[in-house]
Amino acid sequence: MPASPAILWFRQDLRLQDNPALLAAVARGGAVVPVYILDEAGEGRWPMGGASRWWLHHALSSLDRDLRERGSRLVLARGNSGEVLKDLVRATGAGAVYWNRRYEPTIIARDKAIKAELTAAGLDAKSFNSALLNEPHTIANKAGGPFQVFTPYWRHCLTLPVAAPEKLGAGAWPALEKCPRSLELAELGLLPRIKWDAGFGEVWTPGEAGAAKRLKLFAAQAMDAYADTRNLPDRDGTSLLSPWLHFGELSPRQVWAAVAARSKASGVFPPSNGARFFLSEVGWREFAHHLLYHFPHTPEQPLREEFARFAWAEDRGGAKLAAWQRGRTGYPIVDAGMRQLWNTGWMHNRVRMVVASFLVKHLRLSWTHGAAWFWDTLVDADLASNTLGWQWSAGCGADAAPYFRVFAPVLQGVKFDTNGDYVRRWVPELARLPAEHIHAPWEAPMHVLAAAGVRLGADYPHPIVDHASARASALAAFKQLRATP
DNA sequence: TTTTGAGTTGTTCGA
DNA sequence: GTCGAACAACTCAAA
Repeated sequence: MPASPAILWFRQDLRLQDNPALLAAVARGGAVVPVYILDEAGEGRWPMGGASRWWLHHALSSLDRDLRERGSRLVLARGNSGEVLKDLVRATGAGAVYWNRRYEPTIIARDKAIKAELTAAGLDAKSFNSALLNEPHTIANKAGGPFQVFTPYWRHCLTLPVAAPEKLGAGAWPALEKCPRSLELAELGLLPRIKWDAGFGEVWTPGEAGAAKRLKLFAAQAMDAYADTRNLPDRDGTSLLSPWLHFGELSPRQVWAAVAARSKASGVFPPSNGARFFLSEVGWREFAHHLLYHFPHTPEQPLREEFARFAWAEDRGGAKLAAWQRGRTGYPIVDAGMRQLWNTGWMHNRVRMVVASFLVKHLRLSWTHGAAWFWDTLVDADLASNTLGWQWSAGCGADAAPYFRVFAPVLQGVKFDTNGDYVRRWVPELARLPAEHIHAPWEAPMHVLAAAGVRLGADYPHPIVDHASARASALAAFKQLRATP
């Protein structure tokens, strides 16, 4: 008698290669029923943002194509995950439900309940690790607690083995006699009604093949110079792999293997200083999941409790926040970043730090506003990384930036976008300004502005805050937080 | 237990 | 123009 069908519940693991749950489902020897469930209510306070939904749409489309090449196809459903799975078990006669784990607190609780219910109903319900080199519950410091400082965390992780990616064999798996009903992809309603996504398709190729291609290109062309070029926003110097990693179209083990493959010739690992820095960024992704798992309140609450009573500034009518969101702060590097984000669903890492520091320190608006905006606009929005990044910037998180670290937007522009090409690309109204004035147009002589066709206050805003005074009041406010017991 | 060393990404000031 | 110090203690990790 052939094995009963297995349901493979796809979530943030939208790939066929190196997918432990899928391999386990295939290994049972029966039909595999791959399903994706859009469960908006199940995401709790963090339903997917608009940019992520765009990515997901195309990732599902790609996954379905890949499955069809194997004579299968992706079943799409919408609604409560547990209910959909139970329906699907009834419709297919499945004996097993397998999936890969996620680490958001709401999802952990939901999945635990689903596993218990399926198990009680006599099903083989199993979950696997596909998203991390090391899952949070497997890592502890010598005192048995979670790490809260990155360097010792990562040093510890570097002593642990990293398994090689697992290959899925070429063959098709047995077909189901009766195919379960599936929604059409369009019925999930993931694409925006208002066409703000025009620029996305030019930049991104969601899907497993796009991920593999990008990884290969990065490893070959940019990784060894990463230590330096990763900070230059007008260059293709970062990996750009974050959205694929978030949706699991790529696994960190595959990334690790690609780096290791470049060590073959020399025998030295990591193969270059750039590669070492790059791997530590993978480490930050791991650390973010570690922290989210052990401190599940941090998407909403500061890790350092004293920050709960920090005096964030008033923003009547939300004018400052809106100027920041729309890239109308009057600081070119900040505005370039915010517009790159809006147009492409992504922002260069260096510029993320600059705009985050600007929101939190210059405007003194709560990091939660920034986290919410990034959540909605980033294609790589990830609850763990987003939370860590914003709390780090605000100084209220683990291993956080010291309060006196206030990024100077002009200086950052001059240092990392020296010739101004990044600003020219995303703030076209300043494109004709010479490099020496492009990061501080308000300091440019009248004739230079006129020659570049820039009327400050009309074509491009005056700075909404003065750097020196904003810096001074930020330092005072953050210092006061430490002074009061 | 106590001690020690160390800690992603910066800016400004003054010598 | 360049360089080092100050910013401010504090917490964490490990010996």
